[in-house]
Amino acid sequence: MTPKQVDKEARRRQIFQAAMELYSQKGVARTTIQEIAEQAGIGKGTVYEYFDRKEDILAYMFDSIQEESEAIIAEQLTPSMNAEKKLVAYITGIMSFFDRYPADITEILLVFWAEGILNSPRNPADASTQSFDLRSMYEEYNQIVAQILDEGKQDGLFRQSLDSEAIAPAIIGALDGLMLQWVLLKDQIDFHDGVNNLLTVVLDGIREHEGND
Amino acid sequence: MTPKQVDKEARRRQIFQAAMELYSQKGVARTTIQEIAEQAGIGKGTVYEYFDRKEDILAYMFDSIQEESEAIIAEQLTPSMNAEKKLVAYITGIMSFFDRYPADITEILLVFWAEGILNSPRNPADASTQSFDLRSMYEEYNQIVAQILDEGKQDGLFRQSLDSEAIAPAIIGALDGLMLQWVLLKDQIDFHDGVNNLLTVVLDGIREHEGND
Amino acid sequence: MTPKQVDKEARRRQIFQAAMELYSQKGVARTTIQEIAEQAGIGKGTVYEYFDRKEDILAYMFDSIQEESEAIIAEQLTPSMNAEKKLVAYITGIMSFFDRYPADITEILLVFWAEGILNSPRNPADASTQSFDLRSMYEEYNQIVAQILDEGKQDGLFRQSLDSEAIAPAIIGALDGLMLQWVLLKDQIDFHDGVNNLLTVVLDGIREHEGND
Amino acid sequence: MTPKQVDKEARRRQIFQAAMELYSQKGVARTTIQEIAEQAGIGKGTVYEYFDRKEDILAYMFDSIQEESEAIIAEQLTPSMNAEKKLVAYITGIMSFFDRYPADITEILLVFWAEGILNSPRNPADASTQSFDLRSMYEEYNQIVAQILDEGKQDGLFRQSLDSEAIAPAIIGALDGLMLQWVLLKDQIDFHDGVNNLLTVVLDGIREHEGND
DNA sequence: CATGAATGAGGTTTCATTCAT
DNA sequence: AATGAATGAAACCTCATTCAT
Repeated sequence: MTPKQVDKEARRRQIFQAAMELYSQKGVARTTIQEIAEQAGIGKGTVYEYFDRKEDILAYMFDSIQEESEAIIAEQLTPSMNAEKKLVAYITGIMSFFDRYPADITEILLVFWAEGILNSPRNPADASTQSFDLRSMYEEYNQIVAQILDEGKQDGLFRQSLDSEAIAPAIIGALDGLMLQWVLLKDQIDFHDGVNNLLTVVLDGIREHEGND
Repeated sequence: MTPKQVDKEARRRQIFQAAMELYSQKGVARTTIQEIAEQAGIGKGTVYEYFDRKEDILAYMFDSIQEESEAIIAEQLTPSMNAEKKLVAYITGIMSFFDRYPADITEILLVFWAEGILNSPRNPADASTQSFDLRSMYEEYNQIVAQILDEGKQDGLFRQSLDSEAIAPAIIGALDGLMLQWVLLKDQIDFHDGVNNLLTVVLDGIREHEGND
Repeated sequence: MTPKQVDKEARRRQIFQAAMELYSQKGVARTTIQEIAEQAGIGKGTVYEYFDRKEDILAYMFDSIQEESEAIIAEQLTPSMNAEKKLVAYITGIMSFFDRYPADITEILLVFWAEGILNSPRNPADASTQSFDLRSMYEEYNQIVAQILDEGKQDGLFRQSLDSEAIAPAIIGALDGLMLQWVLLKDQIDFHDGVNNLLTVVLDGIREHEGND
Repeated sequence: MTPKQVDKEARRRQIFQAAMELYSQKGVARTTIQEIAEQAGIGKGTVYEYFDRKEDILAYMFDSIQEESEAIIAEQLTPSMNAEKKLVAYITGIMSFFDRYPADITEILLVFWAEGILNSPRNPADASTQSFDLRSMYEEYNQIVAQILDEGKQDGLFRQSLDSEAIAPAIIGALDGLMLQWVLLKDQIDFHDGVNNLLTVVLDGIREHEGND
């Protein structure tokens, strides 16, 4: 009565994985559906059974990465931590995402980033029609970090003169920028080292201590 | 050298400007030669008198931005400055580039970045055939900043424990990441503010002072 | 003969009805097998259990309409009628077909016609491979009407000068053309009115009466 | 300065002619752009320089036929004619269109008709988005003929009992239906003969004469 | 029998690039 | 030098049909 039983979601992931492989090698625009199908070992038409349009594969990537990264980061944060621990945990969480994500996450992140930039609604009016949107992602990240910084200020851990709203994007941005360079210059840069050094500098820079202010 | 040559270069800039306008609005892949020609007020065939292939316009953008940014940054640096002043001057130079570059540099920088990422040779072997290459650009930037940091260490201005090679990309990366967020969240973030805050934190974090180490 | 056969035929009708619904709304070319299956509330593969190819559904429509219309028309004609009565009965039979055919016959007739035109063998050589063929249908209709006209001439009811072979297609054609307009301009035209008026004019035009010829 | 000079409208006609040739042979849906290009002796891309979408070629056909037929019919009508002459002139005009239109008009008219039917807005609401619309065409034709009939009634040429609004579509429809049969049964039917016979019958049927009403 | 997942031929459309004028 | 008409490779996407379950 019932036909071939297929795990639709598994199939989607299979196609998605194949697409990511190619996207990270040649970019989205230069990868064809035909190639994705071949990479996945299925027919061209089958791709369209699981993704209505080529663009949807990209959207799936955005959703997928965003979900997973948020989960991993959240996992590291515990409410009982003090602000400094939270900041370290947050940043460590991001690193841990890189370590744990299956294969080639770095190359994929470049695609995520590059396409995210190209596809970001330039004027907020278009934002609603956009399925993936770096803007809102960064807004969220900034908010979390700013909260941690504010918490640290209230607890007397961080300097009172700190402008949380201005520093938060700088910290998030520093991680992004570092990651970019790591991906581009893998042979010259060690990401963990870079992050740890950054963390030391930043913490020393924001920590309340005698002789400051 | 001949007047004709000057003419040719002016024409190239005209086409380039038109292309940038469109690239920053819709991305490179979604902009056609036809549209660039229209925007420049010339015929489609004429574009090909000045750029052999569509890709060359992008290469021109990379060269143009790289040259100009290097010039502006160099302009701010004087050998007689001490390391801290140099670091401030370097970062201020980058900001000053944004302020001075003609129109819409922010949008164009996103394109510069996104396309740079997409087009960066994934394996160093391809690097030679690549006309624009973020890798080498970052290598250069890192080297300059690392040198300044080393200088500061030698002069006793910066902590001896500083890992210049590891911190340099973090500082460059922080600027990039901040810029990205600024472009995406122009309405929420002030770039000058962000950079100044970052600078304060970083300098405080790397500066040699009592009670450290 | 076996109960299964009846079942099969019922299923065919079910699919056919679903197809007609859609064909009359969007045309044959723009209707997919998938949609027909959905409309019929069955699976896509099941459609192929009852019709080997998409085209066969159309063929079924032609057969079905032709059979039914012939039956209804024949029902109205009695050998004992005189020629004028027969002509009226014939035309009334066509109207009665419209009235009695299940739902939306008008829209379906447009499809019947349009596809019949498109699929009619342009050169008689192809006629044999064609499963449905407006040509032969019109030949038959013309013959019937021409016979009635001839009968009327022999009986002195219709003018002797009448060219039956030339007038018959004009009468059949007039009904077709009127029907087309009725379907397109339902809000402006009343089909029964139109047919009755046509009948009056034609009968007056062909009837033998003093002062003619 | 100026490139190759091309008569754009002539080119459009050339492509249009090629398309018509094929459309009349195999129908619109079964004719590909590739085939049209080959038939026209140009490249596939060139077709798109002159028609943005395949559908536009069909729209061009509708406009073209409608314009030309209206011009030819109008040419035959003179205000000074009496109603009967006008009716004859009108119908003769339609015949004359067939005779004068370049090549294969009959086959093309089938396409015109079939596609017109398939594409006619089923509910008047869609009418505005439709570039070709049999509805409005028939409305116009009906109006012209109804006016002639009314004129004839006023002048005492046609019966007072005539329902012009009901008879007009029947007359127009009769011509259409006759034409259809002629195209399908060219070997058995002579169109001119058919029209003339139809005209005789109709005129006899509507003409005011003793013994009527 | 019924089903819908899988398929690929085939169609439309875009667009970088060439080249005659 | 400037132009835009012409081109066809290449991409996306649709959908009739098959077939394993």
